Amino acid sequence: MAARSKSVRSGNGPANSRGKPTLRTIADITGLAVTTVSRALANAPQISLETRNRVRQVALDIGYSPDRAAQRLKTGRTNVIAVLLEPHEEILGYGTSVMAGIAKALQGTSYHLIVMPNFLNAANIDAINYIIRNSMADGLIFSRTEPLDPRVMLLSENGFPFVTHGRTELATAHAFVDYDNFTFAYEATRRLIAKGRRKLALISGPAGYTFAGHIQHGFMTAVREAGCAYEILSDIDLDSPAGAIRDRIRRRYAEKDPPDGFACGGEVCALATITGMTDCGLTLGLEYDIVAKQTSQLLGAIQPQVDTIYEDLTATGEHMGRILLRRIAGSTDVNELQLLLSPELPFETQAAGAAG
Amino acid sequence: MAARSKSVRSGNGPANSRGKPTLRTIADITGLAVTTVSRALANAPQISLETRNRVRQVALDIGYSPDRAAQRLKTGRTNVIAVLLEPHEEILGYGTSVMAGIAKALQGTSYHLIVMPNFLNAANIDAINYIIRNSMADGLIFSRTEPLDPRVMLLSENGFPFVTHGRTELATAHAFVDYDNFTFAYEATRRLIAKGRRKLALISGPAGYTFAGHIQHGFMTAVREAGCAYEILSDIDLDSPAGAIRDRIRRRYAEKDPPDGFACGGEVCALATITGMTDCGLTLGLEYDIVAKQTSQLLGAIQPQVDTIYEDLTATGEHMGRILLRRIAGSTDVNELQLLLSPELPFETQAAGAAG
DNA sequence: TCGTCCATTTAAAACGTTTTCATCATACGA
DNA sequence: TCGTATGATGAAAACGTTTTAAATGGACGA
Repeated sequence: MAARSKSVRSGNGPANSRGKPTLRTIADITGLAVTTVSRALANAPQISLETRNRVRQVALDIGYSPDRAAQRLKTGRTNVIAVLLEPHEEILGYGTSVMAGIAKALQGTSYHLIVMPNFLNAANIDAINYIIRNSMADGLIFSRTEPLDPRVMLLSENGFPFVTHGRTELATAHAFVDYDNFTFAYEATRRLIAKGRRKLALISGPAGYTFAGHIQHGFMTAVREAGCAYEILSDIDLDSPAGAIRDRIRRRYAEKDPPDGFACGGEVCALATITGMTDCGLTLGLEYDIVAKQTSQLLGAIQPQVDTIYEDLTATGEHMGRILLRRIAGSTDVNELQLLLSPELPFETQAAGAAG
Repeated sequence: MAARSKSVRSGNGPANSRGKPTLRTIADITGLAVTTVSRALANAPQISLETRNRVRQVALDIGYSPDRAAQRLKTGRTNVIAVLLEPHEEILGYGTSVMAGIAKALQGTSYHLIVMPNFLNAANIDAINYIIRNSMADGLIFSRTEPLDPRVMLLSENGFPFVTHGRTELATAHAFVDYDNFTFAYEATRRLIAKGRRKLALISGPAGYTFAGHIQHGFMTAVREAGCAYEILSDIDLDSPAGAIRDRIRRRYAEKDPPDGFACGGEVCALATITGMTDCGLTLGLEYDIVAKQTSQLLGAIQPQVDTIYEDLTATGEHMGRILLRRIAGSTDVNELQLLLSPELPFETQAAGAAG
């Protein structure tokens, strides 16, 4: 029983086979048991305040930090949040903006952010299966939901905590943060109409995504209310290369009754549209108008003449992070797991208003 | 000694306190020892081929995958690559492009990618200390080196494997991938001169970074060779808000002898410059020219009239990933740890040439 | 027949935690 | 004086691997 007396290891050195101090090191120094040290650091009330303070001090002095692998092995918790990064997020800083927000929410917690990029293989349901099977993370974040998203179904079935950027139309409720794309599109279209435009066109997300449907719905609602001409440029979308959009605009203009107002779901396609129209000798604000969604501050500053409606992706990320932590902590209260963000005015135009 | 005979656990079920199959599960099914199973899965030559195959088959059948935490605890290896993500990377997809490349290099290995965003606190040496102390990763990737980069020094001292995007001027060699910014700037400036421009201006990176020095050096070399007028707009840089650059350009144009050729280190500042010049009633290609570095495909397509030189960030990331793996594997051969990439022509202009 | 060697396989310890269950004073009410 | 509640600490097991050292059992040469 005396096989390991209080300080069998040499002398108080930060000894450990790998060189890092462990609970044992602190235990040896203080003369306490490993158990007690563990509890003291966890701030367990059963340990006397005096002991707790002493242990903390020693831990600080020798630069102790717990071994994540051991904690993880023992508790089964990974302290990791995974975010699925997809190809479209490569453009215009979507991914980094959202991740910045998530990181902000994770700041000060014990959680780390791990990225599972999906740039290569399209079937991202595999990535999710992988994460669940290997218990790679305690929670998951991903974007661009579909109305009947198979990823959401899979995760819900497995009871795996997750938050999506975007809603679904599935029966089982789940945690999400979404931007009110209906209102965005409705408002954008209303602005075009207010500027006197009557032949409106929409460039929106790839069909199949929930948000694209919402945008289309908002556009259609406004257009029908005003009873004006409209068209949906469905052979191009937000993910189309700028060159393709530009060409499409050019071709469209060569046909009869071209649009004089464009609602654009993103900045890139707004810029591409401008370029295409410029090619045709048309001037923004004169012969036509654009209202676009703005997610970066850059292009807003560069092309202030484009009327935009802002979506704050970093804030979105931060909300998703916070909500995921709540979900992991066990909450199932839909009220604190779902969030619909309202469109805001862009930074530059904040107080200017639309002077059509 | 018979405390645990061959199959003490009930019947071949995927039993485990947490529900996941472990080595023990396979051991019970096959009647082998845990040790043997571990070795068989590691493909150890001392285990008979027959046993190896049987074990693999069972592992596959029951969907076994090793517990990373246990492996990590035992071996001390984390199987994690960390990438430091910094504020400037939020713009224009720098971060996601590089990460996509890294992920590509990690594809098929046992390594995962974890992101340590640094959007909040400026002292990113802390993040590195944190990673080392908590042994969060087996290797590290970061960008925007300084000539005497303290991060590089810290990591080198600790013998921690890392790869930088960018060189340093430190005595101790280290792994890096860099873009030949000298040649980029030299070539860009030569192009401006070839277009007949004689009053050249440079907008480059924030002072202090190695790459900014290289760009300036390339610019100066070309400018001195040609003996033409030049200036360095040093109160703005690549990270400046587009609005600030635009204003600066406007102001500069109001003064005497304004530049007629701009070498821009990035697309954003190129666009901002165009906007500023347009404000002054000047037309690109007519009254002035720009040659810029292009890192995304988007703006190249939108503004084809801007002459650009391409830097492939995804390829950079992929190289950094590969090199880091080599470094972790123990290589210290500078030849396979350092890489200098040459400027390439942009996608669109590939065969067109400069028709000034 | 015996010892030796090789090819396989195994037992047990270890990695650094957390947690269950005990231990041990000390103080307290009776 | 005792039994017991209370407050603080400790011993040991467990998480799922990897690894060191040892065991097993034939085959083989002498």
